Amino acid sequence: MDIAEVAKRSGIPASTLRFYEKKGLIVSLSQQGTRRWFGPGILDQLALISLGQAAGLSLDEIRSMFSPDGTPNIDRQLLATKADEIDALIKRLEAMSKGLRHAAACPAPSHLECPTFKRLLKAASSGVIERRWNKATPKPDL
Amino acid sequence: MDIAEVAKRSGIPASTLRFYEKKGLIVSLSQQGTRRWFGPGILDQLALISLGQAAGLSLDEIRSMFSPDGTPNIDRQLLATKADEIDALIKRLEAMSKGLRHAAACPAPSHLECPTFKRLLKAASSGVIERRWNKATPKPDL
DNA sequence: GTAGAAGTTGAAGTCAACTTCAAGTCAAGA
DNA sequence: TCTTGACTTGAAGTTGACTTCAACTTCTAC
Repeated sequence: MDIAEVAKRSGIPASTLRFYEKKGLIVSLSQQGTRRWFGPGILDQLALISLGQAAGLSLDEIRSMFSPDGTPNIDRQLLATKADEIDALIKRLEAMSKGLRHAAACPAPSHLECPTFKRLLKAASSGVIERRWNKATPKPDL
Repeated sequence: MDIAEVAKRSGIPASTLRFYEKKGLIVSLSQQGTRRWFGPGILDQLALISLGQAAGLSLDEIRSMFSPDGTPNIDRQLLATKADEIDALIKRLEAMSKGLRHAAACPAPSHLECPTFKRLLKAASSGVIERRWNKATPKPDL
């Protein structure tokens, strides 16, 4: 597949594919100056990258977990640790979703008067809810 | 409260508070050049901002949830939509976590060739995988 | 064989959310 | 009063993930 085909099939812009290759996240068969050629496995790799991003991993973290040819990193401990982190994130997101749904449905005239919402606020201000998307873990396009 | 007190109580750096004020997210009682003075309500407002951020809202979106006078004016539809988005993210994260755990345990030489991993990958990417700052990405053919 | 669409490169630009800096101001304690 | 330290400002810098640009080169079609 050439870059246009990969872009079309994956929905990822050609510029991003070139960027990923320069970053070392993916590899292509090509000599300097000639056109890139990607094997069919590229689509799975890109899916994996997108998945990692959705999980809040940086591109550098993703690269550290998977070699550009798609082989996983030997560091199984790292993978398990990341899985734990994701599970913790899931728990917080579940609480967040619940709170949001309540706030959206709550009949209280102002959310500052709604007990459930106030509880959420309290949790947020007491640091129970972490500020997720800082520079280390950039905010995904929710 | 002066800015140092607010910073201390909220855990948000003074520089960020100034930044928020310039952005129009919070207000202080002060004339140009003099020291800022914040009312006690600022802590709830900051909690609300942190909450919104944790929910994946941008600062601009959060600002739109306040009336010009600072009274919260929460868009219930937006909250419900955000909750839906978070739920969708949770589903993908669950697949990601499972995938990572499997990758950490699976003896297959390449996980992209492991049927279990591929199945999880497919499940995870079956929804549209969103990437950051990307406007109008064409829908993948996959 | 030539036009033009699409590819190549490195460098620079963008965007959000901050942080840091330089230069100056103010306020409380010795 | 003088020093010290926290505050003020606008401007510039940072970070991660891209996107856009300029200046080519190379396929593909006619």
